[in-house]
Amino acid sequence: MTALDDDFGWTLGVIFRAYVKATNVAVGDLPGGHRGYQILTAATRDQPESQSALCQQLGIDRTVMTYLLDDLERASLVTRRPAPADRRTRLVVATETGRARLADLDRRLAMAEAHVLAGLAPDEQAALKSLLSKLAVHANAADPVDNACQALQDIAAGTP
Amino acid sequence: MTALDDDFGWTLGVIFRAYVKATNVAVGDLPGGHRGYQILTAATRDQPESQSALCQQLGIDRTVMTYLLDDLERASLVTRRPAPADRRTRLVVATETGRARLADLDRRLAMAEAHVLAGLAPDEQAALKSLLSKLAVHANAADPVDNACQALQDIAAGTP
DNA sequence: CACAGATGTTCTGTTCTACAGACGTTCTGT
DNA sequence: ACAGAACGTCTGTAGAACAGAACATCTGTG
Repeated sequence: MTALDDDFGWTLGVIFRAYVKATNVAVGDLPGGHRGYQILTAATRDQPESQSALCQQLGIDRTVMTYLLDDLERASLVTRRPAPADRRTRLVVATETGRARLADLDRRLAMAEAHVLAGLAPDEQAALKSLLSKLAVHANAADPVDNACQALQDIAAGTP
Repeated sequence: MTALDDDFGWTLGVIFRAYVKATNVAVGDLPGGHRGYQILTAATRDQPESQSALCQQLGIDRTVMTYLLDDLERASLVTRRPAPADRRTRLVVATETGRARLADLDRRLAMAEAHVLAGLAPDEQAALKSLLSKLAVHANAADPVDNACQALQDIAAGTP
């Protein structure tokens, strides 16, 4: 249809915006919007060992994480506890209220996700999610390396 | 690995951030970063009939588009011309400089894209791009409807 | 143990972007 | 001719990213 239909960045942006919009509707008044949901998920099921680990996992700046957690804590959904092993770090754990809220949010988010993916057949949806997951795990693992990586300089130069 | 590895929103966010980061490195000092590239692409190959059409296509707010185009125009990459048929609207056309710059940017962006997709095999990359394109075209077409759509209310209610 | 350096979190300030609203210009339908 | 709508711009507000400083705490070395 347009010149951008096959552009990887354009397609990614369109889908990401659609997802964020649908998700922010789905979570309602949850502090932090769609990121609040991800924080709650990680706090409930991943037992993050520190706030900074959470930041790296979710791609959120540490100064932003501070006030996102402030809001979630004010809503009694998570608590910050000093880690026994290292009192500099804070363990982020979901409260009972938070876990109950997450169960409800999971249902809503599944609907939002289905809405975004509605343009694909079920087997295509599964294939897309599988490919995205594989790529994301790889990209997330590679990310810390990227900053010092020669590849980015090649990209910047445009002439490898 | 983590509870979010299979979360559609998390994978999408990780990949989108990786793409934006790689792309913003690749375009260098281009005004508007990765969005400047998309505007330049659309202006060169799509002949957008108005700024607002461009906004809808790229998912950019109209007030943001104003100063993005200001910057691109200041860099002599595009020009705004009043449309002959409707003098309210502005035709956004790429200059000769802009088209030349775009040819160079295409090479750099291809490298950035390859870098982001490096975690997948070639046939998987093709499959992913195909699925994303199909879904994005659908989502983009459905987007204007969404605002008034019953689906979003169902999502918000959480109980269809 | 003492101490220098590193790390985790928070706070401050700046910048960029999104978004809502008002305005002037131009078009459309009656 | 006129009311209403659409397009682009400008203004102001809020959210978020980002860099840097400050504080508490840990680690390694002597």
